Amino acid sequence: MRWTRAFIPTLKEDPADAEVVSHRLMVRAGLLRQVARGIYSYLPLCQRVILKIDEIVRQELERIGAIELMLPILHPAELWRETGRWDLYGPLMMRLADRHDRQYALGPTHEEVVTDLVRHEVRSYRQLPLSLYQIQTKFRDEIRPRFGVMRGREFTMKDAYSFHADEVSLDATYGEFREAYSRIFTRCGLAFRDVEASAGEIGGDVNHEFMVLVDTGESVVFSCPSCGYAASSGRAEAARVAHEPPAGRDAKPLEEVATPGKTTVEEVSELLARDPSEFVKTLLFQMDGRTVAVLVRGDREIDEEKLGRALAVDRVEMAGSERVREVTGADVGFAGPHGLPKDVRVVADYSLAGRGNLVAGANRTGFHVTGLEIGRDVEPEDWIDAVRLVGGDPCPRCGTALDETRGIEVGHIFKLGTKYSEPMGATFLDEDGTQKPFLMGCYGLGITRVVAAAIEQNHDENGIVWPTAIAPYEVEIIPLNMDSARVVEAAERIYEECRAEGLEALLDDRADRAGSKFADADLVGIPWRIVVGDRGLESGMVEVARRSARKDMARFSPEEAVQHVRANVIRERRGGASEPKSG
RNA sequence: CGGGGCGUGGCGCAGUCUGGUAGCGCACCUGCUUUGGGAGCAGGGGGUCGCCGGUUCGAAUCCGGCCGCCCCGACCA
Repeated sequence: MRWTRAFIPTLKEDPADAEVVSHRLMVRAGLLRQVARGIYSYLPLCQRVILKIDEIVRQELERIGAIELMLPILHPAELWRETGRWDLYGPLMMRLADRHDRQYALGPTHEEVVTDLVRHEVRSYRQLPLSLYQIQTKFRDEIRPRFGVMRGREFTMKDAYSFHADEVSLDATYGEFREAYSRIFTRCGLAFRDVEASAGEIGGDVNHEFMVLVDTGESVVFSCPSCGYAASSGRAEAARVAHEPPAGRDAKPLEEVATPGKTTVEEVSELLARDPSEFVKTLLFQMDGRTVAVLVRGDREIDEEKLGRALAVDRVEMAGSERVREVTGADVGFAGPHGLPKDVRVVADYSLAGRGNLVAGANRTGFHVTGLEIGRDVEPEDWIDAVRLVGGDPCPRCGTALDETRGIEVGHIFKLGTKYSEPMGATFLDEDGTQKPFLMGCYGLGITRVVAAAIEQNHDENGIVWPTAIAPYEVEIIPLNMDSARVVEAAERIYEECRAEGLEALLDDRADRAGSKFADADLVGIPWRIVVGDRGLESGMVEVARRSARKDMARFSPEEAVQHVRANVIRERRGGASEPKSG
């Protein structure tokens, strides 16, 4: 391709509305333009990258026997009503009505649609297992789209769904997808990590996220440097310690102290000169119509996702200030665990286990209590793990201090079981002659997110450094002076030869000066570069350089240059370990 | 939705406080010179100052409303 025909609108300056590197570079290098909040046009260079990632995904999924198909984007409401998700999914789903006022959604995910297809077409266990996938645009009306393509409202996703007659088969396929994902991300040049995760809206219990570890990532990952345990923040477990009641200890009596106007742990901590870790934070939640008091150590936070899972409820909400007043008889900020109404369920987080002589709200406006003992003054119905971990917390498996890192979630795989097949009546006839609901798995991979993640991990101060396997072009030919007939002629010949050798070549045939061509070449990040100038041609030479190591420039004759690049590109095309990594 | 910020040629910004002829850099067009890391000179084109309303002799500037975009929190591939 010739640059003058390629539509690569590069920018000299950083766009004002882009914060993270990948977003900035995608806009500057002419890959991306915003149309509206969370909605983008992918320009030709970006489309080439996407197609390469698609191809890697296809190869690896075909390899494990998954079959590509295309499901509709427009989904009738009835299908979503069958699983109850028409209401559950909430405002995250883009909805619209047709001319007959029938309701539709723009598909945010496709469990209902594939399950509908399979229940109509698959009758027997003999047709199982079955893995179907598509690469398609998804729509989610995100609360806050951000970081460019990282969280868009419209984005490209590869989603796969597997159907099984039994657990053994589901487990096997789940494992195959897990391996396929590892191969895909490795080939895309990503350093990633798969971690235990929480299932969110999709459902199912066993699931893993694939995280690309970068500081700008939106997700938080905890990993154990010694035993290999790794989990995302909504899933990561705290070490569980049994609580010992105060009997053997020399416990102090429960006493009220005046703390007028001091409603936060920090304020009371300062007033009483007690460390926040000696406090009980009493948080009131509303779940399934019931009020639950959740007790957590004063210096820690509750993770609502973990809380919901620990108590097996779909939705947890903080209780409103009126409800708090009703339950505690005090203003917000003075809730304590003791003497709450009997209909309030009290649960304690393990962060409080083993703690005594605690400070808590007195359930009386303007007062707190000291000397509180769990087991004496309050008996929690359950001990649960709902705390939000922080780096340095002990590993739940081996006790080593956990590392906290940030990551971009590029893939998420789930064992769904019969969560969708059962309500939708999707059954098959098993070997023993009985109708059974399909066991299902589902496997998501954010294609456009992979593009952003790849840039986050492969760039320098001058621009993108594409891994060859997903680079928009493999080699860029730069004639330094378009007014020099022999430079142009040599560059054209090299360009033609590259193409004849099957290399994806970009010829910068713009009449610009050398400096701006180099700057754009760095920005756009094509892995190999052949520079043609009068100076070198004097002695019949051109220069070959890698984008990732510009200093290692080498001189070759034009023919040798093409062969040198070709040999390297062929080796690098498949991606993976041979790629040097930066960032 | 809560909190913070921004909206002025294609891009990046100044001008707004203190109302008075819309400006700078880059990009773009023409010509000459230049040609190995974002060239120089000369000439030129392009802006309802986000939108609607108000105040005023006069509004980019003051007031009110609306819209859009970015950042921080809950959501997720």
